Amino acid sequence: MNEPLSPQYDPAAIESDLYRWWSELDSWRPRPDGEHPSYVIMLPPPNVTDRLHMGHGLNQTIQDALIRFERMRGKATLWLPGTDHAGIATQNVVERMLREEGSTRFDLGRDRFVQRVWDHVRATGGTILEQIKGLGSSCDWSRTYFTLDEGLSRAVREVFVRLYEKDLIYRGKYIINWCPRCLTALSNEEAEKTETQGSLWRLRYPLASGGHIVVATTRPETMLGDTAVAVHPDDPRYRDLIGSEVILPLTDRRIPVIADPAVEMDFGTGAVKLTPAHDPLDFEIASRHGLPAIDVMTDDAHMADTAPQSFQGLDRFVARKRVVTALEESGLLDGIEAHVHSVGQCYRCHTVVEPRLSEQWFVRMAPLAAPALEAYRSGRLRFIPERRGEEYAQWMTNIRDWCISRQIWWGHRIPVWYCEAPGCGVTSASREDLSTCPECGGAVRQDEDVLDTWFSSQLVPFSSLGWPDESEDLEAFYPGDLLVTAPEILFFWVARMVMMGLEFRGDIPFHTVYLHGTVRDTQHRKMSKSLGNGIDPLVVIERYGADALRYTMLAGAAVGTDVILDPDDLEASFASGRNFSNKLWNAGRFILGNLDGPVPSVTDLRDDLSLADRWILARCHDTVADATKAYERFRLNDAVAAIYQFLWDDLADWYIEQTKPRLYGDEPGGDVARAVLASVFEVALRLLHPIMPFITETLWKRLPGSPADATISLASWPTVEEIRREPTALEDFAAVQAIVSAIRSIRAEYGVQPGQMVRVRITHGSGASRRALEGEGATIRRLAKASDLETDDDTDHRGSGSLILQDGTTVAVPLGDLIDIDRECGRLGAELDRLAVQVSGQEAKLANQQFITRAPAEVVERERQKLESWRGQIEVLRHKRDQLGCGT
RNA sequence: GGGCGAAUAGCUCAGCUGGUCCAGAGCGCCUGCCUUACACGCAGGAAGUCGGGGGUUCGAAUCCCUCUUCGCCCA
Repeated sequence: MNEPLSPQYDPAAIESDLYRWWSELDSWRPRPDGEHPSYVIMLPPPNVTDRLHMGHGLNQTIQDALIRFERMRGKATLWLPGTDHAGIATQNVVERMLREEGSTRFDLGRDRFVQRVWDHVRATGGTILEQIKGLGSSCDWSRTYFTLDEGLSRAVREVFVRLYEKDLIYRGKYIINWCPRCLTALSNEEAEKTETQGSLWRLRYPLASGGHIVVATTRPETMLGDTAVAVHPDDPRYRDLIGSEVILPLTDRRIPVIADPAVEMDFGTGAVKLTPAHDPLDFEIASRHGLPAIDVMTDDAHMADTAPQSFQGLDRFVARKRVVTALEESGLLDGIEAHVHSVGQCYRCHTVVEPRLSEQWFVRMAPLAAPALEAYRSGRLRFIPERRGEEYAQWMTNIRDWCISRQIWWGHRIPVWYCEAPGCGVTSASREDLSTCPECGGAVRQDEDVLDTWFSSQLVPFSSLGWPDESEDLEAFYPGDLLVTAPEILFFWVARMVMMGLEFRGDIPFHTVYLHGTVRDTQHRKMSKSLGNGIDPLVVIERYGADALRYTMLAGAAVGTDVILDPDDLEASFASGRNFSNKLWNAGRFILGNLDGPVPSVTDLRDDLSLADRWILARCHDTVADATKAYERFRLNDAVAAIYQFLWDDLADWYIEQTKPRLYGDEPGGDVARAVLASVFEVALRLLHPIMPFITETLWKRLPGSPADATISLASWPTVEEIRREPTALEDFAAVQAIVSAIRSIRAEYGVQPGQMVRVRITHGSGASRRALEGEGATIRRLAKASDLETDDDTDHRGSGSLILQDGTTVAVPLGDLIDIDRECGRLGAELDRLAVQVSGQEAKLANQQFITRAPAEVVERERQKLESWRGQIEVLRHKRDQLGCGT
């Protein structure tokens, strides 16, 4: 484990071995001991046949960072993984395979087809979970579930039967969303509405009594199934026509004109055709009026034999054209206008959904939604970002019943049996398979359909823990704590889990729902397979490392915002993560290389600490505080930024540079430097570990004193109490930095050769800058390449380049002939102008009585000090200009 | 049609409860450096009327109104 580190970090060389080692440690499996509080995250189960994409990358990284954080804080953490059988999607995959073999599921029959899907799932189903491991996810793999497992299937039956017995599940004939390609019903959530450019056709329907009435429709082909024309009862245009009859064109039917308040007077012509079998609103109106419904289409959306013969067998969109043409030829087309409306599409195959009258199973949602809404209103359930809570509440408030039956074969078959005995006809929902009717003992037939996949997914917070048995796991880990997922499945999954948790466990399954953004390309399009704008996380891991991918995800994902990545330029997105990894690696290489002997503890050296030591300790203290707070608030981008700044800007750029003379033996205090370096670096590794687990573990294990089998993932979370913080050290070392930067800036301005030493004079020094010179004069000289550093109160500025710091301290570098007096005068003049503007603005502000009286005293005082400081700077600048002999 | 969000440097984005993070970060760009941890680096720079307009306030990137553009959700 302690071979020399290569100068360049090579993630591929360590990641997979390290993951294997973690797995062997088996430290991600919580052992409930009743002592440590638990912290539970449910992994949104990916589709069993899915492949890893960037959306998973983002989702996984957030969860892993948070679960690792809580684990290090001593919680009994459970991150529970599993996969989802994904009914329609998985069935589609296998049906496509069959089609390539020239076969269909109907050729195979139900049993052989389901067997075929199982074969496919067994062969390829573990892939996504293996890919997730490449990201470093610290799930408890020993508890991995699949929604079709025996136990989870038992939970599905239990829930179905109990809801059925409470009359919360019912069967009925209603308009549902039908996918004519998948040949199944869909829930409202699965029918995605998209704004579509269509047309509004105005059709002339002849009245039996003569004349005609004009109706407007976006779907002319459905007119073949019209059973009425409806108008608003208060509409003066049509009041006289109510009760009269229309002769439906292209058919031989006569249909009534009825009045119903649901008709919108302002839309179209104010008269609508009613097609109860193909439109939800029409169905509602028709039900109120006892009108018949005529389904004019087949399962695959061709015109059925209920349509006039000349249209039978036509695809619905072909039929649309034919109907329009036929009406036009008969002079019954009144007009066409462009019309944008929203059209439902199947979320799996994007086929236009057909609203269709059909007998399906539904869950009665209102009684379940009431407590779920209350959980949010009372504050027990919270959303991040907060505004998502209102979406949840709105959906819960306007909730509609949920169509749960699917006309496919892959999934949980509906546990309902129908008695076929004449005269009995009993319907039984049962936990056990039935072979005879419990009422009459007659033959029974099981319902052919399966349940919506989300019916089982909504149960995983407890079904994955052994429910309906009262298992130990259930006792220890329900309710859980956090759910991290994409906003798209807020209604599909999150809301339903809350309802089920309350109904079957009496408590919400988690108290916090973190809805992160979506991964998009630079045109803000969602990354997707069909658009071909995706980024393969495995390629990113291979090229840049899992830590770099995680860094990019977290640095870019402020709470609730989307992550934009460029699929054509991986370098632009992931280089900074790789660079940071490499920087950390080399800082570690440097520090570890200097820790060969025994390293004393910082607390034993309290009295020997230099200003720089006390400064980096104080910075470390603040970073622990800031990063911890950021993790707690789910502001992972802030945590990333705080740790990045500490490691790169403070530790690598300043502190490590400062310690070199001590470490190389040129100056005394090597042991102190080693102790401080080891201490703050170790703390920083722990802070960073949830974000970049691989590299932090690798470096941490090499620190002196790490036991061979110890893992940073179980190390305790750093606390501020461990680290000394001296506020004056922060201020004083900031002065060191300001002086060094000023000298470097002057050197660059005048093109001083990098190796050339310069003399430096500091005048008008503030308290902090005096202490900086006293405590770290040598550091300043070395980092700024200054041969000597003088302090006096009246330097002759002729022949010097100089800068004035915020606190009025003047840094002058005598450069003799290199100095261009005109140029220097110009610079001073520009600076004076800038200050003059600031001062006059500030004077106005402080002269304003309103400001003095209304603003808080400390704000006023702060502004006064600002003014003083600027006036002081002006004084110094004028003095300099006089010395240089600049013109006014 | 209803609701919500976003617009800040060339690009991707931070900026939380108005006043010390008040204009920031990373990437890109310019100049100079292979200074033995790191060129995936070091040092120094340039770069933004905080989408337009109005208002509230002593004070607005931050709060309100409005317009423009883009995105999302529900009907």
